[in-house]
Amino acid sequence: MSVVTRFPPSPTGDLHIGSIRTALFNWLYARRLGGKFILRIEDTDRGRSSQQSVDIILAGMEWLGLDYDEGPYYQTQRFDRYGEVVEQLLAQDKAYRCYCSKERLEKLRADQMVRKLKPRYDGHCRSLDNVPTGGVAPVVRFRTPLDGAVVVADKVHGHITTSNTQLDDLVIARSDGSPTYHLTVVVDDIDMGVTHIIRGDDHINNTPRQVHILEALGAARPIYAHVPMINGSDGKKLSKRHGAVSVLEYREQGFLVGALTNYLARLGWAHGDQEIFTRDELKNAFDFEGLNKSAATFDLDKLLWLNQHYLQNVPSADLVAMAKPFFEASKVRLDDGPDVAAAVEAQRTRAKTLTEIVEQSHMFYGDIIRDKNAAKKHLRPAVEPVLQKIREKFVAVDTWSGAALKDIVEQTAIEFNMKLGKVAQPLRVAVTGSSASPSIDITLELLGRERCLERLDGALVYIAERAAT
RNA sequence: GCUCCCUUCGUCUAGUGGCCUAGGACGUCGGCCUCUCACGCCGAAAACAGGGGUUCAAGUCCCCUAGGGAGCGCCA
Repeated sequence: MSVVTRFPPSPTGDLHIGSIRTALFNWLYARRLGGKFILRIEDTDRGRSSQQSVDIILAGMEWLGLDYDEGPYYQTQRFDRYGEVVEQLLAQDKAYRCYCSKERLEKLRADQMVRKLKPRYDGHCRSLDNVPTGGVAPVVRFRTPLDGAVVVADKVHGHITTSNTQLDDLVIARSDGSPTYHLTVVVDDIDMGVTHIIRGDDHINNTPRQVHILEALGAARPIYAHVPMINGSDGKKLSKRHGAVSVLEYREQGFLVGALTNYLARLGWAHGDQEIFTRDELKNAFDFEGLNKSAATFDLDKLLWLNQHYLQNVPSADLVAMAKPFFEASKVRLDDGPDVAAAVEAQRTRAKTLTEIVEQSHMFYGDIIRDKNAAKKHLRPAVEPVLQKIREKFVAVDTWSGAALKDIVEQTAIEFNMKLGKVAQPLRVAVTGSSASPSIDITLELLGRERCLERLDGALVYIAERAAT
């Protein structure tokens, strides 16, 4: 039997980092076994669904490289099919029309709550002989067995038993005829031949209901694997107040696909002590055995660490290609400065995201903002002759190369009988405005002679003004 | 309230009855390297929720308690 998995998001907002992780698991599983991965848009809730959300889903899948073999299917395009199934169930008496008013249902629920009972539909319309008058448009309810129990074999939780007395007759078609979630998933999974359902464990409680529908339709059961949820740092459901929750935000913030997927895969799943996985390794290693049962807390620090790791290890050309759009989106003038590739190379070990690479490279392209504390500490009158001397040498040097510049800085330190750091650091602050930058020779080289001289002059003015007050 | 699920360092996790004086990773702290910031390297602190069993032996099996989460919609 070949494997078929699926990712069924509802287009009602952002593409949540938690749902994309289950998508990843489904994709990984299908890919490892040479199966099929299906994308299905669950848009039956027309009021909340939007094309914009669909676009976000599609863009997110593409960015993450989660390609699908079928789909996207849209449930709104399958209403005829659902209607057919509802009729079939009705004809077989496995479902029935319910004419209960919303008021009656609400009262029922309220009563059950005060009696400390689990709120359930009471089966009022289960065996109606004739259509009640009053003109209430009926819904269709599924006839759930009154007794017995369902046992669901789950790949991560083992056997989960649910007594049918805990379940009630759920609505499978609304009064306007549209199908509800439980019906559509089951029908779709059957029709699309889904063999493995990997989803969040918030669906554990839904599974027995779906199994009943599945069996009423005479279909074979798929294999279930309910994966733990991802929580925010306070242990609560991951939401916006914990930071970025939408996949595309991570892209905008300069995270690499490899890092994000690597991180997500390791939340709720492990393969021994391995932390770093290439996509192929992930594909080959992913299995249900490694899945965890308990919810995981999203840890941005670890994601950042992984991202930095990837930043350091991807081939230069790839990194540059990934960084370019970020440079272009920033306001700097790329034509007035070093080649982007050189800037990226200079920054890659000291940045955690692509956006940081760009921010730290601003000094190569635009004006600098002099860090007050750094200036105060390093641009003292005492270094004025040193910077003056370096300036002269900068003017005179033939080739503006890192090696030559390094030589100048070192020689100057010797001339003034100073430690290298005492010379390099003020120089750094002078030409970059900040006390942190790539090594001084590379920084100078990328800045270029003209810019270095300009900024050196600016720093000398600063020192002069400072001495005057 | 009812039902179901979950519980190893702050966090992600290894662990499938003896190899566990509980391992790895992030983070934190200390050190080395060093022109700064990083990278890298070395080291430290840090956990089996609690209580009962079962067993020669329990983080690992069972039960209870506590805590957390989810579901209980004409949402998905």
